[in-house]
Amino acid sequence: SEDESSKGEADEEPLYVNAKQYKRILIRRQARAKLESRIPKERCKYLHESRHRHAMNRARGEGGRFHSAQEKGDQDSSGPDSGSMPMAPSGGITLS
Amino acid sequence: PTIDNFWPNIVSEVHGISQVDAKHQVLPLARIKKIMKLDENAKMIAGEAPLLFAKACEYFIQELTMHAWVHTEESRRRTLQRSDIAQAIANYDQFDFLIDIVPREEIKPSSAQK
Amino acid sequence: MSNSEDSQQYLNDMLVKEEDEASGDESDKQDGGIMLREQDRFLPICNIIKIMKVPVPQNGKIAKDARECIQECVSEFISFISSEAIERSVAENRKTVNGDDLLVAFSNLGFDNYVEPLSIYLQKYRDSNKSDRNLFLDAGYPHNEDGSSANEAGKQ
DNA sequence: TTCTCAGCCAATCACCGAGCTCCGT
DNA sequence: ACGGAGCTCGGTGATTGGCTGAGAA
Repeated sequence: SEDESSKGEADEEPLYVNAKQYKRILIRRQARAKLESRIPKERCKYLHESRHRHAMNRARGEGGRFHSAQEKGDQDSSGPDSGSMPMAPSGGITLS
Repeated sequence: PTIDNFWPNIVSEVHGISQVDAKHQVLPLARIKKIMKLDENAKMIAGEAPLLFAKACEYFIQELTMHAWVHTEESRRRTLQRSDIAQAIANYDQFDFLIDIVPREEIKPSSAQK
Repeated sequence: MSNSEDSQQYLNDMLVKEEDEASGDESDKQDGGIMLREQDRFLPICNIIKIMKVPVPQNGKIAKDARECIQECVSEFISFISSEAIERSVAENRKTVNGDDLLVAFSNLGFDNYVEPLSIYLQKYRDSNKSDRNLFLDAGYPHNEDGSSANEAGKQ
């Protein structure tokens, strides 16, 4: 049986490709062409408007990281001086 | 963790699986099926087909990424980038079917082309 | 409280049919049918990244371009193999693409490495389904069938 | 050297999977 | 009888951006 590499398309694909894949590559090329009109030309910044807004409204730490939403209302009864530290290990150091 | 040991390791991993847990798949089966259904010739798809693809895609992603990372290290970088994947595709004929997805000219300039 | 600046209106997946991209300034309307979104063409990027990190060293980084590139490659991978498998199922006058069609497709397209592990995986999947069914049926209802009656799954 | 950009967090909600029913083989 | 397409439904993990040093240039 022939074990030669298939040449690329006679006048479009001058590179040699895997002989076992050559035919399928051409078929897939046609199939993708049919779908091309339904595919947006560029990637959008985000997938879901709702998730985008969720991320924007989330509580964020100093370093820009997301942070446990310990407060989401607007009224703060506690004095502004109260440092927001949920759990302060007094002198103890975390295990390991 | 080398390229030579990749498939032998995969084979011994599948032997270790006692029962196929369709639930906790890394890749969503419904999404795989949806991609398969984009083919106009696709009519009905057996439930086992997306499951097989879920496994196959894991292997494929790992192998392609592994080949690409070789070129990341060759360039003495610590960040895998698109050009590394283009190189990997160009150097292994099993990846030839991606030639339109990541064309040859995406290989970073001033790099040798084989 | 409610804002009045809602340029895009989102309906639930039940009603949404038309293009609904909300990329800010994206306004491309291509005819020929319904627009495909990234959720329809690709696997979730988070899952892709998780798998990519496996063969990459712990301190290694992955560029955004590379993630999206792999994401597109995986979808082409599925479509490429599927196309071959579907053609085989059609050639055998079957309407359903099954696991064996895929295994043959992997082999024919030069993905010989995939065949052995996937065959084992497929066999284990079919075995576990059969054993579940048989345990349930054999529990208290003797249902006779032509031919075989008692066979245990032996392996290793 | 300059300066781009990927990792880091976790809460919402779109989507996945597990049930159904219905129909073709 | 078997098994897959198409619903519905409820539970849940993928999605998501600001800051900053790692690291591409």
